[in-house]
Amino acid sequence: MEEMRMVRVRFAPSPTGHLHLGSARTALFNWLYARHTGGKFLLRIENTDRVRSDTKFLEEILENLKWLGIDWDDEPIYQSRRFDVYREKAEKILARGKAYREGEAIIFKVEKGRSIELNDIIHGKITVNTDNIKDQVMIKSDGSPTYNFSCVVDDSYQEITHVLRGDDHISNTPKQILFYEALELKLPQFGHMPLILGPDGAKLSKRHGVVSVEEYKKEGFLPEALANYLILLGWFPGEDREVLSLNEAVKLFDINDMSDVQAKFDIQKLKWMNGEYIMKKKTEELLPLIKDRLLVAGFDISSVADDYISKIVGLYKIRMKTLAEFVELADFFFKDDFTVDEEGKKKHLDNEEKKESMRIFADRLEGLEAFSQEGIEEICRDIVEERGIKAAAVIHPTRMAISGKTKGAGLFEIMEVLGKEKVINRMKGLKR
RNA sequence: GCCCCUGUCGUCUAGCCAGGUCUAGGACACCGCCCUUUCAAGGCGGCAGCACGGGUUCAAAUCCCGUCGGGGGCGCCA
Repeated sequence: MEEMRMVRVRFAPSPTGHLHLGSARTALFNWLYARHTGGKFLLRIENTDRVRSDTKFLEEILENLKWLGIDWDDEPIYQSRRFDVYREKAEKILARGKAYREGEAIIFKVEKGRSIELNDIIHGKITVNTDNIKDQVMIKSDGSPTYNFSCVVDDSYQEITHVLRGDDHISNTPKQILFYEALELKLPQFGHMPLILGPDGAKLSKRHGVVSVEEYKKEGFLPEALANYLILLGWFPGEDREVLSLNEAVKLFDINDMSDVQAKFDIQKLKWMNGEYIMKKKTEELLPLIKDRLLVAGFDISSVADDYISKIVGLYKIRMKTLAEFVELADFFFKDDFTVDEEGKKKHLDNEEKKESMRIFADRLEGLEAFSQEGIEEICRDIVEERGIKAAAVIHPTRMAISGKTKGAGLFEIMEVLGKEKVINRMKGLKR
């Protein structure tokens, strides 16, 4: 009895806040299902709450979806424009004697003692007794529809075949089934995916800190990495695969492979994943993103050559986990008053012999015509040999002096990119 | 309180439906070694888990029951 009707799924954000990671994941799975099956992925804007809804949020949500790589079919529908439809449907139920008025509201009468069964795609059979369901408001006193009612009217209107949403809607589903029956509508299939939990095991929410896509974007996460990580929470592509593009995921996606167990959000793994994407990205692709970062961080790069920035990106792309980290790691390339690691300074610079070695190093560098990595290293190695000291005794103090840090890219490559003048000035303690 | 969902390493998961091939596999994190001018990256190795108790069976992570634990929902919010 395989039905041949085309898959139609939807994502129904409420523009009352930022796009939450959990919602983004829900959108991702719906999209994946639609694209895998060749069906349609539709949008519905649930803006019935006139007070809290804001077009600013709507724009951001749509922008975030696109950013993540999600596209949608047809024009989104807006619930705020369909109030007359909800009222009409509610009146119909009222006329059949299955609802009553109280105040200005229209309330659905729930028949007691019934058992409602739903065959969830992800959880299997779920049974609820209507004794546990109160009468349900369909139209509120202010004339707006309730979530459960408008949801049913619109899922039916949009001919949704599969309602894939978060676990937290499981208890809504029997109520909605009652509305489907009252309106004599065809039921879609339901699939409730487990929620994302915070590190403490509670539903991921604002109290866990950063939970909106917008904030992750601002922290310098790549959309590919965020999307990749999110779809791994609750779905397994098979063959121990973890890093995969959305295109590959579309090919491999099978809703039957979805887990019915809640997953905790692990920022560590997300960072690792982000690092993977950053280091595999071409430097040219990273360049504009990094320039944005520098601008946001307050650097004036109007007179800085792209070529210079590109070289630095090349040195640091395997070292940063987020784009934001670039600024911390490479600040000294863009300003002379860079931050200095005090412990490192004490360890590597508060020593006369080391300073002396560094002074000699700086003097000899003055005579170096082509300021290349190789030439610099040769001079360094010569000094080390002449003075019978360890290379580290010159390298660490120099790194501290020119970058203020104890870690980072290879010293000689840093020096070449920074350039002769700055390197020598910093080594001699000038312009600090 | 009532209702519903759920329980494999610290975390994400494979295995469970069709019980033996599981001395339970992979990934993140962590630890160690190698490489090395530091930090990363890379290579190699290590630590660590079937919530518990009963069944069923020759055999259970896999099937059944119970206990305990975790989560969600019970709005004229969405």
